Amino acid sequence: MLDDRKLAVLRAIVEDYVSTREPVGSKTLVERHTLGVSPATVRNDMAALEEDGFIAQPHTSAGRVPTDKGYRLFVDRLTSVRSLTTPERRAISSFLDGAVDVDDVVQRSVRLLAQMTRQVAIVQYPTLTRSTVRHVELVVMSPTRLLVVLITSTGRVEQRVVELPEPMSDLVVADLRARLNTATLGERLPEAAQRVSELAVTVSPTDRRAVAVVLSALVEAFSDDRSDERVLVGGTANLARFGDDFDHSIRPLLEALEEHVVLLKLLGETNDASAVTVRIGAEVPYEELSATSVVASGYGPEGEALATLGIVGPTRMDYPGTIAAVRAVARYVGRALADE
Amino acid sequence: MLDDRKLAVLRAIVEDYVSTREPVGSKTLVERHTLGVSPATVRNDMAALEEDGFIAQPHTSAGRVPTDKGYRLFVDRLTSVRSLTTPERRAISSFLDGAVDVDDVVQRSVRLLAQMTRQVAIVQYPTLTRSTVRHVELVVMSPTRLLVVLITSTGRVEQRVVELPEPMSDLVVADLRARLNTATLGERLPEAAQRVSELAVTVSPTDRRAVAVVLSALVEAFSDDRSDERVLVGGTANLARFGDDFDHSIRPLLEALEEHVVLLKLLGETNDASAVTVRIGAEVPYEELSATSVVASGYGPEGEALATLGIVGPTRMDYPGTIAAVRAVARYVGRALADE
DNA sequence: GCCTGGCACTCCGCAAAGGTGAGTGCCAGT
DNA sequence: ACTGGCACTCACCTTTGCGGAGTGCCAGGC
Repeated sequence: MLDDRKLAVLRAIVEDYVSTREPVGSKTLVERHTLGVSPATVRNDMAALEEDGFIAQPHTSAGRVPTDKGYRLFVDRLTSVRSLTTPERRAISSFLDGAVDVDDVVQRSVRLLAQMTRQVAIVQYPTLTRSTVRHVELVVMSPTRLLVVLITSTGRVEQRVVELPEPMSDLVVADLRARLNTATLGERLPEAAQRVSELAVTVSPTDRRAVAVVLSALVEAFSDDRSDERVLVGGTANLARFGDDFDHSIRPLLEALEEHVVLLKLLGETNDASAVTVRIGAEVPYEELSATSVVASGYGPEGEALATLGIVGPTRMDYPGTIAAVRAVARYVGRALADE
Repeated sequence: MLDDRKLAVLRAIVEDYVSTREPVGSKTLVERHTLGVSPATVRNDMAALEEDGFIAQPHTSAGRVPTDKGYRLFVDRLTSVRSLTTPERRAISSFLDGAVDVDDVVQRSVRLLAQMTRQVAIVQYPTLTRSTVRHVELVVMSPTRLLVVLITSTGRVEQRVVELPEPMSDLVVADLRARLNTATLGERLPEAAQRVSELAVTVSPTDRRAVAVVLSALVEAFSDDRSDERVLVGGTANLARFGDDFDHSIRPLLEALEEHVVLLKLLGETNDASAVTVRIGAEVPYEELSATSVVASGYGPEGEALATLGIVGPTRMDYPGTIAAVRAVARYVGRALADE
C-alpha cells in the first residue's frame, strides 16, 4: 500500500504546507524536493494518499493539504526528533538559571516555551502531592488563634488561621510543633497527612479538642493542593500568526485559555516525565479546537512527572521543532526544579 | 459655537456609532433620536462638529464617526454616570463574597469585571507596602542554609533561602527569630524593614556576619514588593468583539497584555480610590494602542488606593456603562479586601 | 435669521463577468 | 512502472456596472 516513495511524498507535502501555508501541488513538490520522479508520478501517489485519507483537496483543482490522519502518520513515523544545538541548550539553561523560586521558574518556562515554539505556551504549576514536608510551624497569634504554616520542599508555602475552641498553652503548642515536625519532616504530603492524623490519638484528653482543630487544618493544607489546578499561559500574541479565521479558530482558543480547567484537560495527564504527547486536531478533547494541536510533556525532577507543560497551536505546525522544544524545556525545567 | 443642539447631535452620533458600529448619517440620526429638526439641519451641525474636530468622515459620502476628541467631550460633558440597579449590586456582592483570600478576591474581580463590561479586564494585586507583618519565621534547612519566611496581614507569603557564610547554632536562630518577631509584629512593611536594620547593631560579634546575611534577605523581602508589579488579566475572549482589524488593533493589544509592565503603565497611577480615569485613543501611552481606550480606577479598603484595576477596549465602547461598572467593582473589591 | 425640502454629486460596496493559471485525472507511449 | 501530453476544472483576481446612502449647497418659508 504505502511504499517508501508515497511516504516521502506525504512528508514533503506536510513540510511544504507547514512552511508555505498553501495547498501544495505536484509540480511545486517535485521542484522543491528531490524525489527523482516526475509530477505525473507524484500525482498518482497523491491520489493513493488521498484515497487512504492522509491528504485532502480543499477544492477540485487545488493542491493537497494534510488531514489530521496525515499529520498523525507524519508525527509517528516520518519524523526523527531533532536534538537541539549546543547554543540552543545554553540559551535555555541561562534563561532558566536566573530563577529565584518555583513561581519564577514557571514564569520563565512559559516565556521560554512561547518564544521557542512561537506558539501559545501553557505550564502547569508543580503538584504538591509529590513534594515533601520541609517544615511545619505553629504561630500563636492570640490565646485562641493559631497560624498554621506548611513549607514544602518545592518552596511552596501553605498557611491557615485556625480559631481554637479553647485556649492552648504555649507549652502545648511547642510540644505539638516538635511532634509534628519529627513526624512529618521529609515525608511526602499524603503520607504526612497520614502521620498527622495518627498523632491525634496520642494527645492528652484535656487538649484534645483544640489540637484536633489544628490537626485537621494541617491535614487540609496537606491535601487541599490547589496548586495543581493552577496554570500559566503565555505567548498569546502568537495567535496572530494563527491564520485569519478569527471566529472559528482563535476565538474558541481564547475562550479555552481563560478556563484553567479546560487547559488542564488539554495538557492531559502524564505519568512519565520524558514522554511528549501530541494530539492532533480532532484528537484534542474539545470540539471547538478541532483546528488546533497540543504538544505536551510531563516534567519534574529526576524524571518524575510533577506536572505538565506544553503548547497549543494550529494543526499546521512544525511538529519536529515543536516536539524538540517542548521536550527540551520539560527536561531543563525538571532540572531547575530539583535545584530549588 | 457649540450650542445645545450640536451637543445633542454629538451625543446621538456617539451612542449610535457605539451600538451599530457603523458610520451614522443625518437621516438615520433623525429617525432614531427625537431631535426635533430635519436631516438638513443636522447636516449643518455635523459640518460644524467636523470643523471643530469632534467627528470625522471615513470617506466622502459616508456617515460620521466620532474622533478621540469627540469621545472625550462625550465622556466629560455629555454623560451622567449611571448608577447600578439593585440586582446588579447584589450580583457583584455575591460574586465577591465567596472569596477565601486575597488571591481569590483578585481572581474573582477580573472575572467579574470582564463579564460586566464585556471587555478585557486588568486587576493589579494589592500593594504590600500598606500591609503589616503577621509573622517572621526562620527555618533551619542545613547548618549553612536558612529559609526566611515573611507572612503579612493580607495573607501574602514571601520567602527566601539564604546561604550562610558560617554555621549558626539553633540557639542563635531561636533568639534571632524571637527578636525579629517582637520587633516587627504588626508593623507596616517599610517600618518593619527599618526595625530589622536596627537589630543588626545589637548582635554579638561572633554571629554578626551570618546574621547580617539573614537580615538583609529579610529587608529585601520587606522592600522588594514584587506583588505590586503583578497583574491579572481576564476576558481576552472579548477581543473577538473588537473588530476584524486583527493586525492593527488586536495583535498589539495581545502583545501588551503579555507585558505586565506595560499593563501597569496602562492602568496608570491613582492615589484616589474613588476616581475613575478614562484615557481615549491617543491619550493611551502606547502608540500601537491608538484604537483603544482604558477605563481605570484605584481601589482599596477605606478609600485608600492600594492598587488599580480597569478595562481595556476599543475607543468605540459604551463609556457610561463601563465607567459605572469599573467604579462599582473598585468600590466593592475595596470593601471585600477590608474584610480579609 | 434659522430651518427645511429639493437636487446634483460623490463614492463605497456589491454583484456579475471574464480571463488567468495552477492543479488535476487520464491516456498512450516508452 | 514511469513519463509527457492534453483537456478540463475551478478558485482567484480584475474589471465593469449599478444602486444607495450620504453629503453640500441653494432657494424658499416661517
